[in-house]
Amino acid sequence: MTEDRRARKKRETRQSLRLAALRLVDAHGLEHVTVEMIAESADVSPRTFFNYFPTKEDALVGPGPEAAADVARFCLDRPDGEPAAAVLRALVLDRTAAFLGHSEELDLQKRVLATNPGLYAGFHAGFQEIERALRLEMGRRSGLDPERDLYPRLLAATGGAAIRSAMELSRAGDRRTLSLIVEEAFDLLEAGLAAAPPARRAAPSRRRRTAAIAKTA
Amino acid sequence: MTEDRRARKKRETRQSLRLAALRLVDAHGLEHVTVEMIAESADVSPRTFFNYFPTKEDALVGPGPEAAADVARFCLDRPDGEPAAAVLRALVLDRTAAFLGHSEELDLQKRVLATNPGLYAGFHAGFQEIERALRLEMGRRSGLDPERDLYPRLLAATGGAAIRSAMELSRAGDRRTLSLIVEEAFDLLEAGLAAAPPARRAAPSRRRRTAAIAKTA
DNA sequence: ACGCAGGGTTGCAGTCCGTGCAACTCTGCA
DNA sequence: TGCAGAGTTGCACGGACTGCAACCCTGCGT
Repeated sequence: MTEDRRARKKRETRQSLRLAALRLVDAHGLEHVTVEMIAESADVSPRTFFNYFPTKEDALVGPGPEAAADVARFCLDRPDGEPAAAVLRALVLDRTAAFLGHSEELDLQKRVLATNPGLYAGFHAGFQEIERALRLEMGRRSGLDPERDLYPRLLAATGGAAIRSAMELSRAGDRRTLSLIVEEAFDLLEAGLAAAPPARRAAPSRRRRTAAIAKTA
Repeated sequence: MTEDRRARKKRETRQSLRLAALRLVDAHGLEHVTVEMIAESADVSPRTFFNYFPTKEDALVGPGPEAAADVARFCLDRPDGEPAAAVLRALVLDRTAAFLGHSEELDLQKRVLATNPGLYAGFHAGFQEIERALRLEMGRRSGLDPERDLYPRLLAATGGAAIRSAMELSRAGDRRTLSLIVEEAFDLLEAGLAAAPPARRAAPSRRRRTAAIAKTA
């Protein structure tokens, strides 16, 4: 009984509210959708909405309650000796792939985000909660203190930066798949920040390089 | 006449509001300060407050209107051949040092941030606007397209991640100066993400290392 | 000196968000 | 069958934020 009736109902209501919010905003635009409408459409009282989400935006782009736990679980499942940076790469790729999937919720969320860039702030803010779980794991893997050492923190934050950059680039018109872009990002990060990829017009270097596929004339 | 009477008054009012907001929040706590009080204390109407800041939080932690321009200027002043990553490092250090300075505004802001961690979200959100300016410069320096290439984006985002990590670590109790922590962050980033510093108990490696100063037993 | 134009400020009225509280209902259990 | 605790709801309230229209004031041309 991992989930009794109560818990199930709660989860359903939450999901119901989230979907209602996404559908309405997708249809009418963020500013024309009120919490009242969302609650109405999910068939609960407006007051109840706030028992589930602290703000309207959270219903749209907040991390699910499982997010942090998912991350932790993923890390735990990785081979024991694997270094922190490798786990991070795998994790980010995994999350990215998940985001690339299809479902009504995901598709709506992508459209809503695209239509309403202002929501990206809240979306990324949600990462922070996840970064905390991540930081702990990065500490464990690297034998450092997740609280007092810089490296685990920096790894976690950099993971977020990589995702963000990849998503923005994708939004800016890069037609490659998100996963590919993320791979490039990690190639760059692992090569070291100072190692710039060759400039646009330069001949491709002799190393295999996921990067720098010209898509301009 | 880079600044006529009108412009000066406007700047003054803005600053006045910001200071009033910081002082009041520092004294009474974020939740007990209303826009009305802030306006009152700055001697303008509440309505006017919103002509200057879109939200209460913006008055406290929003980036000044000069921020992006400052960043651009700093980059322009750097020697011409200097690679993007080096400029980034210098820039971040410079901003950090600026943040470390003293003035009523800065001190209040630091205290207010410390007392009220919820504001960090908005504070970091302000970076995004700055990252845009930064991205352009990073593109120029690396001969890449700031819009279509990943590297400039990643650099800019990573700069933000470095600052954030450093600030969090400092907040978590690291007694070193912020600038020092930032240096360590860039050392790590330039060495490449995969190059983990030695674990806690290992003997210090033979390289000079800004990092890993144990402060636990 | 006068008046005009445009930018800045204000008050007003209104909408919606978000919260504390107390009453109610429902579920699971003894 | 009754009880305890979790979840839901209504109510009332304070405060954020916005659009609008009127006002004021500064700089400028005549």
